[in-house]
Amino acid sequence: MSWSGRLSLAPPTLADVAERAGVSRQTVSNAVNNPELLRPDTLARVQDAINELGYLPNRAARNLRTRASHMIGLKFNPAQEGTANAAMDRFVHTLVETSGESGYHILLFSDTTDDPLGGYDDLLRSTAVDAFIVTDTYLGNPQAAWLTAQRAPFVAFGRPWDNPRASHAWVDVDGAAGTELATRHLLDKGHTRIAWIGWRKDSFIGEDRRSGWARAMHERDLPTTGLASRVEDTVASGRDAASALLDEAHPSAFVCASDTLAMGVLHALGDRGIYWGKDVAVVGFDDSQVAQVVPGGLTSVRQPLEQVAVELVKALEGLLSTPPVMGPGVLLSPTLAVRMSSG
Amino acid sequence: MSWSGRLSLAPPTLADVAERAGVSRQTVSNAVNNPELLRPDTLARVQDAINELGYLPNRAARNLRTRASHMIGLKFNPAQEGTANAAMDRFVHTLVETSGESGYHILLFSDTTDDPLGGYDDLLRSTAVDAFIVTDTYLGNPQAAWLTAQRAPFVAFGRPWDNPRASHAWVDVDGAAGTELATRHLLDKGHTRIAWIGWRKDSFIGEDRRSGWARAMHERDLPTTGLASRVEDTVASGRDAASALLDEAHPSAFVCASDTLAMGVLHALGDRGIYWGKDVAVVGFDDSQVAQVVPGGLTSVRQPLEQVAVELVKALEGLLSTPPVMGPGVLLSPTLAVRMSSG
DNA sequence: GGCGGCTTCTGGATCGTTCCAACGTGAGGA
DNA sequence: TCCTCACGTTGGAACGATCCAGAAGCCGCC
Repeated sequence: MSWSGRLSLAPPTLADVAERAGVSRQTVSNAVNNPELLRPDTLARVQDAINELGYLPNRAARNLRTRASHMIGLKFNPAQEGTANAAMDRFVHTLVETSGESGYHILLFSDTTDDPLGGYDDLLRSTAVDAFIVTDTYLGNPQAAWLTAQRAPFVAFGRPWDNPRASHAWVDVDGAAGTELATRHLLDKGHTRIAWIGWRKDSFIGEDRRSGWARAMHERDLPTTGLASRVEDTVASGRDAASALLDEAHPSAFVCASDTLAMGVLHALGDRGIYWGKDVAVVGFDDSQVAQVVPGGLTSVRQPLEQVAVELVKALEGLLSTPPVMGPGVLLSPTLAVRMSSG
Repeated sequence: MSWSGRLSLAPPTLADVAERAGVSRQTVSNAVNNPELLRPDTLARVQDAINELGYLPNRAARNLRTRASHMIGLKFNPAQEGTANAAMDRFVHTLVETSGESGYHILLFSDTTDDPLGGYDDLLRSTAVDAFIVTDTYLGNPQAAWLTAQRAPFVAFGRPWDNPRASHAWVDVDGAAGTELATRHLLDKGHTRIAWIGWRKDSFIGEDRRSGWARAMHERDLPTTGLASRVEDTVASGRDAASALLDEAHPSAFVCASDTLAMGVLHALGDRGIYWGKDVAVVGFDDSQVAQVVPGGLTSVRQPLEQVAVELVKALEGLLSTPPVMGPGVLLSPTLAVRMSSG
């Protein structure tokens, strides 16, 4: 039943329902928010009225009174053109669904200026959102510290690398475990000369992922010197790095910090007429769409983004409850999507 | 200057600013919303007070009074796994930026149920959003008709294919022009046997894109019979279709309705040891990340998604102004991103 | 029957903003 | 001097929900 068929344009209010049910406004409010306070027969009468009128609480009024917006702010960082990293998609979808089940909606914003704090401040001060989900926790990003100082509730996707004593809630994926998984997979296939192509040294995430590769190699007493390269996250860089490694270190397999770099390796192999998967194995990171549809398929470490979203919402619910409950950081394990590029 | 440094936890209100500036609340409100009503010296005094206190209007209160939320609802449809279609990303980013400049925020939602109207109704009735942007205008989707019946303001990304007399605002990309561009590009390269792989016949968008290919072919008096295939939008379907066409019609080039299908063609060519770009040319549709990073690069029709977002916001602004202004539908032209797969 | 104690329900106040009607002020004309 | 008029400014009411204190109803117990 919908109010849209009625003559009046305005949606029904609490008072309309109260009048129809023959009770006071407060009783209707209780029926909606604290049904257990009502006598069963009263509750039934009120709910009938609600259904007949198609009543739904006005969010603005509720927000004003409760000083909460039931919105969660998310800065939308688009994937860079020419890279394979469109993981945002899968993540955001689950985030929207999960938060919706908890009564929260996702509000997107972006920084128009170069200021990494752009957008956060305005939304917070205008009480447009109750909390934030912060995703870009790269080195030196001041968001976490700033939000903490503002006492703004937020949860981070990503560990506080540069401040181990940071007190905010976070959820992250164990990148080292992912590359270790990838490297072991290649070792089990019989490879011994496994190269690493990752990001520049100032990337905590890159170094973390690299450590997984190194750990798996050292575990089997295999050397890593001369087998690692650290470059920018572009296809061209990956291609150049792979080319240099092929010339100098003759690896039979590559583990990469991203699918973008892995695609660079495929380029380099293609340049030399080497078949990937058969002659040389390649593993990427992110299980992007590119990994899934490239001819043959690219083996790739898959982050449990759906699970990350669920954990983030869970943490936010704790943070926004009264009294606030703060769980410890959550570290999830990735899996490996095996395709032809690794045999 | 921020209020966060102050002792009181609550943000400053209009009344606080009014007191500090020595004027009434309404005058502050006017300073914010209708500055031209104030005498310059009063305006300056009020603005000083606003800056000193770091005042920003409370959105809930404003929304309640003005009966508007300044939010735009967008149903977030995630790309399917295993396809190359992650165009949402580029589109959403510009949408967030553009709408932000007009004072609107993007609210994401998703349908938890199978009901295509899921989510729309609740948001509308609870006055959580002022309008919607509808993106999935596939055949038989009742959203547009339903929203029209509810008198809910909305703008569609996609033409009202199944109802040419639909009265709502829309923005779309001329798919036929895109495939025509692609086909001409191949014709200019000397190809004459150019095949088409598209979607099943019940897809209006698919048939539109197909018509561009057919038009370009007929323009040069080239045959199209036996050169077209209509399948599902998966890599495997594209591969099978390409394989069959290669056997039966011996095309030297393919134009596809999506990058996903084009990747299927690349698979089929790879299976036969045919070099794409050199022996057989391939053009996709969407300029996805896959097209950009696949070895050699896939030539692809690029939709002006940024421009679409801008036009959508422009149309929404008209719709939400008083009185509402409804422009005609807007049809934008795609471009062609040429890469190695077409020579 | 009267009275505390518990549940259930009520009316008024409140959140922070904008709408509305009315008010004070100063310039200009009679 | 008085009146008109326009401009700038003001206080009260309203938006629709929830919080709060208290009233009404109901129970059993003395």
